Amino acid sequence: MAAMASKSQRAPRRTEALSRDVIVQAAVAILDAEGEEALTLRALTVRLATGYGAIYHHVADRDDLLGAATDHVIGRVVADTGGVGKPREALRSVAAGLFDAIDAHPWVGAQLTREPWRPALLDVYESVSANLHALDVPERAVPDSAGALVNYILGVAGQNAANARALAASKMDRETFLANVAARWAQLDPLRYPAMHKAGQHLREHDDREQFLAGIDLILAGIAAVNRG
Amino acid sequence: MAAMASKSQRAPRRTEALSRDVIVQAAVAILDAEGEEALTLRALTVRLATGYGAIYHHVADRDDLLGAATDHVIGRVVADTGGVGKPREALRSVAAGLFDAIDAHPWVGAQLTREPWRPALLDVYESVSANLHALDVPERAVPDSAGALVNYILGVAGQNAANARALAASKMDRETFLANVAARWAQLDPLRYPAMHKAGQHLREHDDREQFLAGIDLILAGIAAVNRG
DNA sequence: GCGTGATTGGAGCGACGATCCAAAGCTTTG
DNA sequence: CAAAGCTTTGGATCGTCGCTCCAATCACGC
Repeated sequence: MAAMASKSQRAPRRTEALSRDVIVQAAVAILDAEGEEALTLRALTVRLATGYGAIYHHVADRDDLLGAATDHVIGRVVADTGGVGKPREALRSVAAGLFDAIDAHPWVGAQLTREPWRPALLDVYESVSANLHALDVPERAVPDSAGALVNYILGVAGQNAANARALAASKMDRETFLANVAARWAQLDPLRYPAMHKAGQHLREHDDREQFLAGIDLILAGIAAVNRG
Repeated sequence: MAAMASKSQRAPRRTEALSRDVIVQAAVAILDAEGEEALTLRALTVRLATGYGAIYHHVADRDDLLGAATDHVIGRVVADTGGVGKPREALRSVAAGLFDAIDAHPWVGAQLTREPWRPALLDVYESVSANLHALDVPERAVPDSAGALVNYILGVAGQNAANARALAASKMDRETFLANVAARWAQLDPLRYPAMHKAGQHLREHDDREQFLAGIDLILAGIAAVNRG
């Protein structure tokens, strides 16, 4: 025991190499498991069994890491769904793919609305524009139309993220949480808030994904209508 | 000088009474002047010449304060613009009013996407629903249609907030900032990003407010088209 | 085997949101 | 007018956060 470690001994160096990718994946894991605010540098050092310095050597700062995690999740979606099938179907599948990705990783929704110039979203915008072009939308109408679609998608993304945060904060399961929201809406004054009051009664039959896609169809119909006459 | 204050003397009590409203107004002033991250408890105590305890006596926590500030700004908009004129004009003026408010107070956009169940937004949803009803949209189609409009508005709100943050962070004036963005887009590979490349060349002729209203019209046209058959 | 540069671990810093409590006013009693 | 009790206030203090900094460690070329 003569060679016993003194109390100020430093932890041994890690065996597997650290890399930006490993860090990003660990960040995604934490974000998926515990939400955005759980992604602290300290949590990362614990999970990766390393120190602050090692992480900051590969990553500029927390925002850089959040951005990289967002690109990591969104990146594949557009590539997988953007160019297949007829333009209209391609548009719907890009939108649906984004919805599903954001539904599975709600923090992505918040991050997309915070930094909408991420490369991932750039690809989305490009894919939407190309498919609108293929739909014979006049060239000068493409930017506004693509903007409307992307902004709508971003709005839904933000809503989803907010709902997921509220659900996590409430510590209820999804069912009782929705029941609570419905009850609160139903209690609103039916005279002052008729639409919300009614929505509270019909929340059971509500499917976020279907409503999202209905909105996409609505906007596509509007694009068609505006350019027809 | 015998009664000179000892060094541990407490500052005199403020003369004008503190209140939730005074605090909210101070918060709005800070947010407008320096952005969301500048609203710290410390900054508030300095501006109001008071301490932490006084503020926390009137306000639950920072989120409560941000929410109250948001309601304070958004509250009037719906009341001022919701019920006047024909339904279609009323819808456009609500949307435009929201856009202008968010444009003047970009942090509101971020806050709306973070907490979309704020009472202020509830009024928006209600006003939109009522005007859609007045436009003879079938009752069962109202929720999806209103959702599309509100989500679109929220998406634009988030974008505006993000742009304002980026503009403030860059410390350029609006003109050169836009020129920089345009230049970066124009440098994108025209083969891989044809739409963004082109957008970079035409950013000069771009008006956010007009594009926003064009999106509203697009969605309204879609609502009309879908319900026509 | 010996430097040299890339990589790593962790102590420490300043700022933050939030809590807590005693001081200071205000209002109600007798 | 005075004492008691409730409301409001100021600021010390706590724990946590993102981030900086530097010494320790390793991989590798010579």
